Amino acid sequence: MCSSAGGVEMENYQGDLTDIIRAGGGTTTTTGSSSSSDHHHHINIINNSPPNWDLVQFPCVDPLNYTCTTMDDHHHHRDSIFGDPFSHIGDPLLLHHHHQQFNNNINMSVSETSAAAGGFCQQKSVFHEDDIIKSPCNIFSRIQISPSLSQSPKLMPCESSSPVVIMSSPSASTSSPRGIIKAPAAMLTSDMINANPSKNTSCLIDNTAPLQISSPRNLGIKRRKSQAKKTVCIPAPAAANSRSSGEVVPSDLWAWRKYGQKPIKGSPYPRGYYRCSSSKGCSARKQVERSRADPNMLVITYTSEHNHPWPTQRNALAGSTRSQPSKNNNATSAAASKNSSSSQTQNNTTTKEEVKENSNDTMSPIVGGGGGSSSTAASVKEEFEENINDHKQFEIDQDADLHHHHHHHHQFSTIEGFSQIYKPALPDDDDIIHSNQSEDFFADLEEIETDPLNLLFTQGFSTGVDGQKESKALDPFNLFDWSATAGDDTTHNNNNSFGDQEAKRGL
DNA sequence: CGTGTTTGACCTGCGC
DNA sequence: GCGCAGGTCAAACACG
Repeated sequence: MCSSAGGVEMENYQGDLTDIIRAGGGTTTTTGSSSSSDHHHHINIINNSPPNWDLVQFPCVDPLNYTCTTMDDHHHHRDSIFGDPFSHIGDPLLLHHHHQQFNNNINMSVSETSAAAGGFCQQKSVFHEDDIIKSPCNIFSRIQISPSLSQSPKLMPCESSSPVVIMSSPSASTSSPRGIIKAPAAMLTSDMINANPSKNTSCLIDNTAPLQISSPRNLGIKRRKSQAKKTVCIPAPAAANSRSSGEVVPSDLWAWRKYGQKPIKGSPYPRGYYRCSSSKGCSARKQVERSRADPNMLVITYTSEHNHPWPTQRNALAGSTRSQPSKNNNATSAAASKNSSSSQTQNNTTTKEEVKENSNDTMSPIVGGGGGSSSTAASVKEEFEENINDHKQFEIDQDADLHHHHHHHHQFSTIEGFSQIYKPALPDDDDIIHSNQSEDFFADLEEIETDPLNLLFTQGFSTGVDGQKESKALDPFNLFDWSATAGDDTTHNNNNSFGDQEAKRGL
C-alpha cells in the first residue's frame, strides 16, 4: 500500500490542502532539531526572533473555535466547528495596518460550506505585497485565508516569519489525497517560494510540485461522508527532522487521542488520526501529517466538531504526559521502514518521544508542543505553572526583542484577546462571541484560566492603553475581534471579566 | 486504573 | 467486480 515514498509524488499532497492554513513556519526548523532538549527549545524561543513566535502561537489556536464576529456578516459560516484554530484568525500584522480591510476582506470564519458557496471573501487586500513587506513580520506569522487563492499573489515574503495561509477550498471533497487543489498553487507562486530565500521552505507547503485544487478527478476523492474538513498547515513544533510520523502536533489544548496511523501514498510521512478524547461523544477528529514539501510544516485536517466545551478535566493527561516509550522507536522505525524511502526514514527517525520532549518545552504549549497531539489544556497548564518563571523570562526577552514596553501590570489587558480567542467550539454558537453564552462558557473555564496561552498572551502582549495599538499589531488573536471589540461592548465586558478573574487569581 | 500510543486488520469509497 | 488507498477499529502495550 504504501507506496512510494520518496516524496517524488506530489500530486497527492496537493489534494490534501483543501482548506489550509499555513503557519509560517520555518521557524522552528533549524533550531529545533529533534534532539534538542526542552531547555534548548526554550532557549531558542527566547532568544529568537519573531519566527519563533510563530511557532509558539499557532498551535494555540487550534482548538479554539474562534468565533469571528468581526468577519463579514455575509459569511457567517464558521469553521470553528472543527476547532480550527486558524479559521478565525486574522493577520495581526496586516490588521495593524488594515484592520478594517482585513475584516472585510478575509473571512476567517468561513466554513467549507460557505466556501463552497463562494463565501470566501475577497482575499485581495490582505496579501498585498506591500503589506507583507512593510509589516513587521515579527511575532506572528501571517495568517492568510485564501479561499480561492487565485488572487493572492504573494503571500509570504515575510522574512522573519512565514505567513500562515488559510485556505478554504470550495468543496470539502477536494481534500482527498488524490484530489488536486489548484488553489494552493496560486498561493505558492514562485514569488512566495523565493520570497524568502534566506528562510527555509517553511512557508511552502509544496513548492516542488504544482498545487492543484479540484480537478475532475479530484472530485473522486475518498470522502466517505461529505464531511466538511478544515486543513491547517502550521509549522511543526518539533524538530524539523521529526521522526516517523512527523506528527508532531502542536498543542491545541483539546485532548486528542491517536487512533490510527497510515502511510499515505506519495508521501514519505504517515498520517496520524486523532479523535477528541475530551468527551466520549465528541466526534471531533483531526488528521496530522507532515507536508511533503516542507517537513517542517504540519498539515492538520480537522473533521467534525467538538460537541463539548473546552476540556477542563485532566482526564486526558494520563497518557499524554508519559515519557517516551522505548517501544516507540521501534514502532516508529517500523512504520518508517514501511514507507521505505531513505529520506523518509530519516525524517521518520523522529519518534513520538521527541515529540513528547518537545511538548515538554515550556514554550511549546502553544505551538511547540505542548503535549503534542495528546496534550490537553490541563497538561499545558501544568507545564505552564511549572515553568512560569521561564515564561516570565520569556516575556522579558520578548519585550526586549520587540522593543515594546510591556509591563507586567498590564498583562491582563491582553486577556481580552485571549478570552476571545479561547473559544471552544460550542455547538450552535455562531456569532456568539458576544453572547452571554460565551461569557458563561468562560466562566466555566476558570480551571484553565491559567492556560499557557493565556499567560503567554498576557505576558507577551500585554500592553497598556497606550500599547493597545501595538498589541493589536502583535496580538494575532486580538485581531479577530478587535473590530468586534470596538463595536461590541459585550465582548469587551466578557473579556474584562475574564481578565479580572485572572487578575484576582493573582496571575 | 485510566488514558494514550502502536499497529495489523478490517471497512469503505472511488476509479478503472 | 476488482484493486487501491484512505479511514477506522480494537487488542496489546506503556505510562503515571
